[in-house]
Amino acid sequence: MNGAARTTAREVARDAVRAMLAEVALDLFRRDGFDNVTINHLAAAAGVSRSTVLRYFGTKEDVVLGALDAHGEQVAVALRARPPDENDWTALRHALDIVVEIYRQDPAAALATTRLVLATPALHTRQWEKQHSWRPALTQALAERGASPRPGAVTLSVRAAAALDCLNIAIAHWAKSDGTLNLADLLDEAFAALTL
Amino acid sequence: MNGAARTTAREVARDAVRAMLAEVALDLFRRDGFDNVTINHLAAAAGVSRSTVLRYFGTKEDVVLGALDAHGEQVAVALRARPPDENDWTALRHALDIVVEIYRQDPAAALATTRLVLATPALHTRQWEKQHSWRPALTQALAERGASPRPGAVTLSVRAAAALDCLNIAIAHWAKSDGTLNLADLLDEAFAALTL
DNA sequence: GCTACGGTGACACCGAGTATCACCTCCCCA
DNA sequence: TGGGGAGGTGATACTCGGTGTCACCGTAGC
Repeated sequence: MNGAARTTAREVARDAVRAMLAEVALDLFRRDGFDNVTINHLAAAAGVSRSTVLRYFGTKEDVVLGALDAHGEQVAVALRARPPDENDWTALRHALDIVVEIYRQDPAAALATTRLVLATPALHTRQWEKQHSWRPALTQALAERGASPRPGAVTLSVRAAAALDCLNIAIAHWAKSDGTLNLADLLDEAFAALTL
Repeated sequence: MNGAARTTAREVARDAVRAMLAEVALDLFRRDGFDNVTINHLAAAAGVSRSTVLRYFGTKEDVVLGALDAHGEQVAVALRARPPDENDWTALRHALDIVVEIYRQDPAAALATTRLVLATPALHTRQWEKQHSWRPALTQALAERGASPRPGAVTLSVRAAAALDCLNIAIAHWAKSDGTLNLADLLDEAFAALTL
């Protein structure tokens, strides 16, 4: 069998190289600015070829934002796990605690990366693209929960989208405070903004 | 004198060329797909040089989305013009009628462009970037209105962001219905999704 | 030991976007 | 009316991100 969960030596090596590349890249990006570091620089600094960098990360942005892809599915799973009697907005708020927890585990790294993303239009944009791709999954998860007469697609999409905006705005303010404010509190404040 | 409002012959010519380029481009994009039309193709089809195309529109995306820049400021102005006793959410909804009206004036063109944008990741992304740049102005407009104890920046930012999401989702569903549904109604439905 | 396969590097290539230069046209002023 | 300046255009060269291809090399498996 040894299906998808099997970790071969090759896969271990791949992950190690990938992590090394990302680390070298983050150092360079933070020091010189994302736009001033070419893929050639990065490859030279990491001791690999340009081809290899592009093979590990499809785009330059994904060197920074590669980890983001997994979060969307995690949030959708968390959303499905919320009690059915919870209203959509409360359920979304709690589902996003997954992300808050990720930030809480390594605030320094999260802060550095967040600053880099917010300071770099290309990264900011790519981050939105990734989060935008979460929306259908969140909308679907909302559609499958709670009382029988569910709202229409427009309503559920808006709620999912607004929740993601709350997350981003809370994170942006958290970064602006140099991580001194509490991210969960900021997220609560953001969510409260739409309970009119 | 003859300040910013003066329209010289040169400016008229510039606008005419710009409009011609955009028209030729839209035809090509819709026929062959945005990604399959290079700037060289476009320039040849319009009978100008590549340099000229790039000079009129800084990027290929802006050939399609050039008109979008003006909308943001219009919405912000409309928002400031709403009665002070209106709550933020209602005021935002009415401010967006400016955009609804633009769509209502030429539904066929709006529908074609919207379809193109939704079908082209690069355009969709660039559209978000432009709309995202409206947010500070909208947040500022919100901060200047209504009762004295105004909410914090997080709250106002979230409201502005959510309103833009409502607009986009309403427009997307309107396009999906081939323009048969009423955009204003869809926008109402979207806004209602967040009155919990 | 031989072979087949995955990872790598080294190209060549394309297209977007930037910068620069020469030319040309039109307008203004002498 | 002739000259000069300014703005628009085309041509060219360049950088860089991203794709595709090919040959090489190590390792795993027979």
